[in-house]
Amino acid sequence: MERADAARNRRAILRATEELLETNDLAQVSMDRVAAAAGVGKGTVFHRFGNREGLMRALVEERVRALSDAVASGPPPLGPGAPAASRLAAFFDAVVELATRNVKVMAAFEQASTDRLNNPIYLSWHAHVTSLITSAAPTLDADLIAHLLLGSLHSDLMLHLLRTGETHRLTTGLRSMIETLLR
Amino acid sequence: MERADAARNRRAILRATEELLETNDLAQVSMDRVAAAAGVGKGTVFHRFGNREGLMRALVEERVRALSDAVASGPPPLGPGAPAASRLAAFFDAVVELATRNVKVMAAFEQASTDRLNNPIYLSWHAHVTSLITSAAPTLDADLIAHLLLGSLHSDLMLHLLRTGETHRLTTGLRSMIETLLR
DNA sequence: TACTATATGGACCGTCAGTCAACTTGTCGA
DNA sequence: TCGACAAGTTGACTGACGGTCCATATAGTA
Repeated sequence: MERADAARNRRAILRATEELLETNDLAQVSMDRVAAAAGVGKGTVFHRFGNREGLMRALVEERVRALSDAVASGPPPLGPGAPAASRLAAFFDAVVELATRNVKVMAAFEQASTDRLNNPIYLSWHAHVTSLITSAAPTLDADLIAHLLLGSLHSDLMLHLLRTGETHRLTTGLRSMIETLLR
Repeated sequence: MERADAARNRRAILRATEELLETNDLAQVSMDRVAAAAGVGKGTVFHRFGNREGLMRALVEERVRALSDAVASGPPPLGPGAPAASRLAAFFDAVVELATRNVKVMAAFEQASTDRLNNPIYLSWHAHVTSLITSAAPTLDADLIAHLLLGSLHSDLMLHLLRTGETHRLTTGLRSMIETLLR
């Protein structure tokens, strides 16, 4: 069990990081500043989250949990039950929306991450997408196509599209792309 | 004009960077080490290339020039003359091959780069791909699809595929993807 | 209350990209 | 040939970073 003060600090650090990321440039959000903003010592931040990547991952995991649950056990078409093609479309709708709402946090995690393709979140998304593609169109190289489709969530592109308020193009573009590929 | 000693040092620095990138982990290739390996002072490296990004960009530009020329004025299907769909396929074959041969350098540039989507190389590739898609299939969101296809060149994915020696899957996967999309 | 596993904080460390002012050298016109 | 000067060189220095460490403090427990 985590001690009460530890839990309190964990929350304070996560909230402080969130806020710094929303109001500052990514490069300005150092671990020192996070600690200062959370009102704790720097050592506490590292003790709690291991390193910068761990902190950012924790933040991402918070925001991603609802989607993971919905995919694993929620109602169709996101959850089990619907045809693979519909589930795939629904998943990308949801994941693009998630990435849109949390670009800053996703970008911070991406930048702090040592191997994007091997972190648990990406791995689970990739496995999900691969399996849906395989069901819907067994002749395709599902593993590769999953990588290419998930590449659209890259923070570079998301930020670029957000700057001009065009994220709906990503949603509709991906939808039609998926439809075309699975036909 | 660049003085003779300056030109000599420029070459020495570029060759040293290349070699360090091939034989070391990306994180180990600091500007200090580059300077030492090239046998010049650190100040010289910065004087010549401005900053880390400038150095890596110069390295990438060297390797990319041949492709740019071939696209602009070489023989079809890469150069002008062939149908857009063939040019697109040929371009991705070439660019994947280029990225495969130069993963390390591309990764270093990507990492040093502040805005991936706004550097001159990416911009020119994106413009080229967008225009070909527009010619071949005017109803598509060419700009967006160009981004998604070019996303496959991300060093993360390239390194992942290279590790298991499966870059041919990228070539064939992209080819069939392009074919499907343009149909 | 007394004990201890857990948590805390911030000085400290090594490293990095980037700067700068004193110094050296290639180039070129006279 | 040579002197002048623009151009190039250098490495000590700066400030900031992520991460460590341990003396100190405290929450939970019996």
